[in-house]
This record gives sequence, C-alpha cells and structure tokens, in this order.
Amino acid sequence: MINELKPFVDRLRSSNLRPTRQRVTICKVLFEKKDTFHFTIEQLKKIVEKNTKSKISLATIYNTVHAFKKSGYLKEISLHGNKTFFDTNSKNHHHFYDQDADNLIDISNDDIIINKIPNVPKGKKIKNIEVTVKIENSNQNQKK
Amino acid sequence: MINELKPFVDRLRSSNLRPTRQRVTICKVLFEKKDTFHFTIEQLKKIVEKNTKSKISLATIYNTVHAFKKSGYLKEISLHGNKTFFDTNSKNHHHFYDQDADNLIDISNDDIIINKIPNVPKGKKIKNIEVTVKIENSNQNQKK
DNA sequence: TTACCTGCAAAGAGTTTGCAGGTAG
DNA sequence: CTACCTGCAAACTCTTTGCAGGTAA
Repeated sequence: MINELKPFVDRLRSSNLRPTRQRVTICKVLFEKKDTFHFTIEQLKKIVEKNTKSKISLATIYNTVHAFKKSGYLKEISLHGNKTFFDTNSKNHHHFYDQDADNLIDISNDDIIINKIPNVPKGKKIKNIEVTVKIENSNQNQKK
Repeated sequence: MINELKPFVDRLRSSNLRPTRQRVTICKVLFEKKDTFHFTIEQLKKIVEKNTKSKISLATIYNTVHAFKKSGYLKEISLHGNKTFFDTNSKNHHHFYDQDADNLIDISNDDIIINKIPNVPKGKKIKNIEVTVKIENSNQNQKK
C-alpha cells in the first residue's frame, strides 16, 4: 500500500507524460482491474469522478485517453453509430457486440480462426483483421 | 428509355414512400449502377447535386437514406471514427478498409471462411458476423 | 524557471428536429 | 383536400481547440 500508484506513475513517465493527479487517477481506473473493459469518454468521466469525488474536465479526459491510445495502452473500437468506444485490451482481438445491451465483450485472437481470405488489392497489405460478432437475445421475436 | 425511372418509383412505392423528385433522384444515383458503393451522407449530397444540377437539402438526404435503410436497401457500416458510411450492398458481407485512402471495398460473404467461433454468452444468439480487414499501402514505413 | 498540463468556454463537425410552405394522390 | 414531404434554421451531441492560469521537474 506504500506506493500503489507507482506502476501508473512509471507507465506515464515511460510515455513522456507527466504523472499529474488527473492522469494517475485515470490510469488507476483504467488499469487497476485485471479484466479489460470497454468505455466511452462520457462513461469514463463519470466513473473517474465517482471514484475520486472530484471533477476532471472533459478536455482532460479526451487529452489523456488520446495520449494513452497513442502510447498503445488503449485501443479504439470500430462500431456502428457515433459512439467511440475504447478498450483497455490493446492487443489485436475481436468482439461480441450485444445489440440489446449496447455492450462489448472481448474475444481473444485465438478464439476465432479464419481460413479463407480474399486477395488483397494490389499495392496494399493487411494491417489487421477485426471480427465483430453481433449477438442479440435468443428469445427475441423473429422479425422486428 | 421511355420509363427508366419506373423501377425506382416502384421501389419507393413498395416501401410506402412517395416517389418525390428528390427521392427518385437519390434512388437513381444509388441503385442505377451495377456495382455496390459506399458513401457518407455528405458525399451522397455532392454526387446527387452534381448529377442533377439542383440542390437537395441535407435534411432530405438524411430522411431518405434512413428511410432506405429501414426498408433494407442500404446498410450502415461499422467503422472507426465519427463518419457513418452506408453501403448499397445490403446483404451480409465483409469489407476491406483502406486506411490510407479512407475507402471501403466489399468482400463477399463467401470469400471469408471462419472456422472457429467462441461460445456465445448464455441467452444470446448470433445475429451476424462482420469482418473488417484493414489494409494499408504495402510500401509504407514499418513504424509510424 | 520553463515546459507542460488543466479547465473552461467557444468553436467545429455531424446529425436530428420543428415547422411553414409545397406536392402527390 | 389531406397526408405526407421538403427545405431551412435552430438545436443537439460529440469532439477539438485556444488560452489563461496552474503544476511538475
């Protein structure tokens, strides 16, 4: 308990980010838990403020999240709609997207195997492959 | 040539949409060509206005595109960022996303075969699977 | 002390909405 | 004639930016 924040301070320093109170707090919220999690900026702001009882400005959250993304600590997720989701799992991986709950679940890269891929257009190469498995409640009516 | 617009008028009618000048024009732009294409609202507006030399208000474009989507003529595409793309190929299928050109290319459902899928969470069922293959210029530098 | 960071408010981009006037049936 | 549609402008949401004051090193 003497220096529970040290890993976060170190992480920040190694990315040339000064370990300000705000950034350390955000780090703590994001990376303390073992599980990866998915969030929007707005959600993160609420969580951070609840955890710390202090306000952090939206601009700072944006700055920090983008800095973390640039440093490779967060991954931005491709999804329908206008919401931008981030993921504390920054490795290549896939997702279940639960439409009914508007909720994401990680799928490890190893749990999806793709056997056939079409030829890539000339002069291009594959950067990565992302699979989104859309799911819905199984008791749902057939047609909307 | 006597009634080249009839298919579009019929299509609109069958969705309970009155075949107004604007809607028929948009239909023509979207569905006349054999190839599927991908567009944002802003792009569609420019194309439509270029083709017809008349202005159509943004709100009408939005209304129409959403009506077409509801009728199943267009598909909204999952992508990074805030841009909403639509696709005149409304069948299930996949995409190459060319990051350098900010451009989408269809991949038929048959051209990607997935062999392993993890178990779906309890009480849920798979609605569909979308694969995005991100590509970039192959002569690109290794690290940014 | 200096470079960097935060918070605020204003500005932008994309999208939606309310409503008056116009049009298809 | 009536219900529906269009165009405009205002409103909204999400994100970015400019800048004055604050903070880490």
